[in-house]
Amino acid sequence: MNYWLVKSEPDAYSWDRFVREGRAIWDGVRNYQARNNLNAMRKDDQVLFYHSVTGMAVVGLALVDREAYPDPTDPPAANGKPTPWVVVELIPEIAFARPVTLAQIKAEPLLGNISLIRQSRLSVMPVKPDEFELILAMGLQ
DNA sequence: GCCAACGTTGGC
DNA sequence: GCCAACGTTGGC
Repeated sequence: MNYWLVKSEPDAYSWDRFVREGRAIWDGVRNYQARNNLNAMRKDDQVLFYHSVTGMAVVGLALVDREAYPDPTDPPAANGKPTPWVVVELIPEIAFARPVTLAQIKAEPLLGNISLIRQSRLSVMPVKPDEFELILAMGLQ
């Protein structure tokens, strides 16, 4: 079991819409490190859903329902080379009773090394098991 | 609105 | 291969 965090600006794609639609095709990732993380996701891995920019909080928990496959929003160019970009499919699992804010995360010494802080621009990142358990406990309390 | 971080592009 | 210029992300 692996743990991850994905970011979305709520103005572009919100947790509420994710819940309403019941599934998300996580497309549009165009960063190689984030792409590598998508490729490493396995079915039923747990994924923290973070609202960036106007939310700045982890708002819920999702599950990987389908592992990586080629991103249909980036079709092969005329040269016939397949796209290097991939998507995964996520389904919502639990909405946090109390969204865990970036400020809370920064204030928690046990989360001092979390990628969310150390690599602030990465949009798909691994989360350590202890970091995951702590954020989940904070969100569900 | 500004800026730090950082990835990409293109000239050399 | 180096690096300046530039674009994007995302927090403040």
